[in-house]
Amino acid sequence: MAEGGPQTRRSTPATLHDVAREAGVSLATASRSLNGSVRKVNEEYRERVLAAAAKLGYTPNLSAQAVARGTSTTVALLVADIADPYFSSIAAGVVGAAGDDRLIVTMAETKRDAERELELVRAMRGQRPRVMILSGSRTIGDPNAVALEAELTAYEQTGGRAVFISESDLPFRTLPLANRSGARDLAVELHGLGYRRFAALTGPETLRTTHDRVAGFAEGLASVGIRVPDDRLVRTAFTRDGGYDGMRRFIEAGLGDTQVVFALNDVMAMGAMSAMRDAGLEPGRDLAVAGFDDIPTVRDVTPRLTSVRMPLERIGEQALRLALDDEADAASARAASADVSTEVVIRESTPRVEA
Amino acid sequence: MAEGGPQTRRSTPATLHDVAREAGVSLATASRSLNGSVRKVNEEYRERVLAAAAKLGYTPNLSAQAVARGTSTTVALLVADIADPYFSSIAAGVVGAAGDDRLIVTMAETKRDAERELELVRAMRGQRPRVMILSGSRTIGDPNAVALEAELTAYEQTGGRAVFISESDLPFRTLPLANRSGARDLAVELHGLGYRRFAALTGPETLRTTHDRVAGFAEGLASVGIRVPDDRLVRTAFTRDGGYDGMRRFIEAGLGDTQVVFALNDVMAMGAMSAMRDAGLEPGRDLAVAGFDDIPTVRDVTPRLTSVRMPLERIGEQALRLALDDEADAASARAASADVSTEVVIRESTPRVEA
DNA sequence: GTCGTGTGGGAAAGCGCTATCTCAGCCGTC
DNA sequence: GACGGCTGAGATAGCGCTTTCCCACACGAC
Repeated sequence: MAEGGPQTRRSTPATLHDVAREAGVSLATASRSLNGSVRKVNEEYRERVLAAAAKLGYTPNLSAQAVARGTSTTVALLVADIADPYFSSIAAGVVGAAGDDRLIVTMAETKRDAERELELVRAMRGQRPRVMILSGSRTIGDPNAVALEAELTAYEQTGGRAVFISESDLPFRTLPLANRSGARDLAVELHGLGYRRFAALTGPETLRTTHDRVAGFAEGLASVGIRVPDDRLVRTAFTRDGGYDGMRRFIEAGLGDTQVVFALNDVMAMGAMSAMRDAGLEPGRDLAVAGFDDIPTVRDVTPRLTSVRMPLERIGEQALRLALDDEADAASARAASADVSTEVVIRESTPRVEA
Repeated sequence: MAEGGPQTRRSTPATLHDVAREAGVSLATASRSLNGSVRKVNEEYRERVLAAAAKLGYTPNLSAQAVARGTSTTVALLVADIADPYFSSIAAGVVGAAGDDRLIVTMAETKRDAERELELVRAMRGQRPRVMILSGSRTIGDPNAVALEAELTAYEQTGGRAVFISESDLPFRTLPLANRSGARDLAVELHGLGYRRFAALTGPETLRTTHDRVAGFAEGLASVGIRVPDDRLVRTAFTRDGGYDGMRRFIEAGLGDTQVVFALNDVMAMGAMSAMRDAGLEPGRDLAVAGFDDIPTVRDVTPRLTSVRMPLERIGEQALRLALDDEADAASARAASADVSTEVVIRESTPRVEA
């Protein structure tokens, strides 16, 4: 095991004080030279300071800066599940956009647990982040909502900015996602392909995203005079394994004359397709499948999965923009939202139905 | 657009000072009550402080604590690509383990650019993180390696701890991944299934991971007296699109009598399978395919992909443990490494070859 | 020559904490 | 009953920075 090379003495990082001494200037001048304050500083001094900083390998202590300035450069990001491609794509967008603004992002994982989410929000508040972005797992009728709102309100009153990705009832900025209209569009397109008998693999009914996608899908079908029978709405977990399990149960209970099943997100759809195969059914041929989100891998499964594209990285970026925008109004929210609109992508998993 | 509810006046977060005043005790007592120092504090006082803190919604300012204590509770994590399932799984592991220790993790993305990585390391040093974990894109003969080593050495000399995931030449703690032996095992197993003529889709030759996996694969084949002809080593990018493109080129150039292609990681394998299909070839039947990493989605593609399982979340956890361990020695590194050993998982994409 | 008026460096007062130090108050001891 | 030793609360000196505030100096105007 390498142990950090030759046993050079352990020291403390160079401080601004060291730099100032090295450059033969005052602390104030050093500070001004290195961070570009309003005040001008003599070019010669400035160069001396920069040289000294380079020589000493000085890096400003961000914590100290945050304390002195009273504002941090941190963005706190809360997601349900980091390893889920949906969230990791959003995270990539947030991190990318944050980098452009020289902001640092800290991440935590709620594991889809409202209790835990609340604790994490509280803990993250300690970082005094400039922005907090909450993504995933808004639920309807969440008993923790009151506490969460209180926590976030307190946070905003002390200068922070909370932003939700996707709908929330809470009075904070929200980047609305086109869950409802995307699902509606999907329903209409599927109908256009000749499908008439639908089923859906849905998440917990309290999950906001579930609700919106199911409602949108139902709306779309209603617009063409179709209704999904209740017994073809399979409730399961909002994950790959949930999709697998839901489909397995659905097959066991009897598919009836179902032509296509709408899995509420792509990872569920992928699990569902595996369940079909394990039951001897060929997705796309024996039963069509559609997903939602259009995560990258759906191009590489067989049959390629029909889905509703959400520009996930874009969503992450826009969420941060929305948070940072000092005076975001309805118009800018609408603009941001337009920038993250959805698009139905028909692929082989939902072939045109022969008449 | 919701604007933070009723226009309550914006204030600053409650400070320890406020709590102390509210509780009628000194700053010192408040601090001691809230963070459990060595010193005991009268139970009655302690309760008063806790009550005051709760009443005021106090959260300790982590930056201030870091400054005062001289040590932060931050873990800095550097990955090549957050949205890549390989890295997002590792990240999930790190974040999970960090949470157990009440550490905060900050993330940044190198985008596989050594220059950028160096800059990021420098920038992250400003956070004075307790630990820095670097994952992905170690390259051989990297001209930035010297600068990176200098930067990290300086970092460690000032009390930090740098850890690399996967091999590195640099003199820092490293969680070795079984890239070489995993690939070797895979080669042997494939041979056992009857395969004799191999090709590989590899990454940039300077990429350490590429090197190790290719070398291991070659070793495994050599052990059964087989050699991969140079013209069947297709060099491409280490991404899904790289896999697609490499396979497309390979097919165009003529597969020859190749029986199986080893894609150096799963996302490449998935891209490669799509390229095969687009060229009218059926993976597993016309040409077998194997990947590496065993990311979750390979269970859901068709045919299911043969791969080498790396416990990615585990790897993230172990990397953090290794960093935090005050006196990690060769033995503990070996233990950590053993905990993240690989396993070949044969699936349908590499059916037994009929004699 | 005197007085504004800039200009820009340096001293120093914080920022919100922690940890050292000081010092009452209390117990036990001979 | 005076004193040492302990306990634990409070005052305070930092931590590494930023940002006032002060002031010396130079310049132009009258």
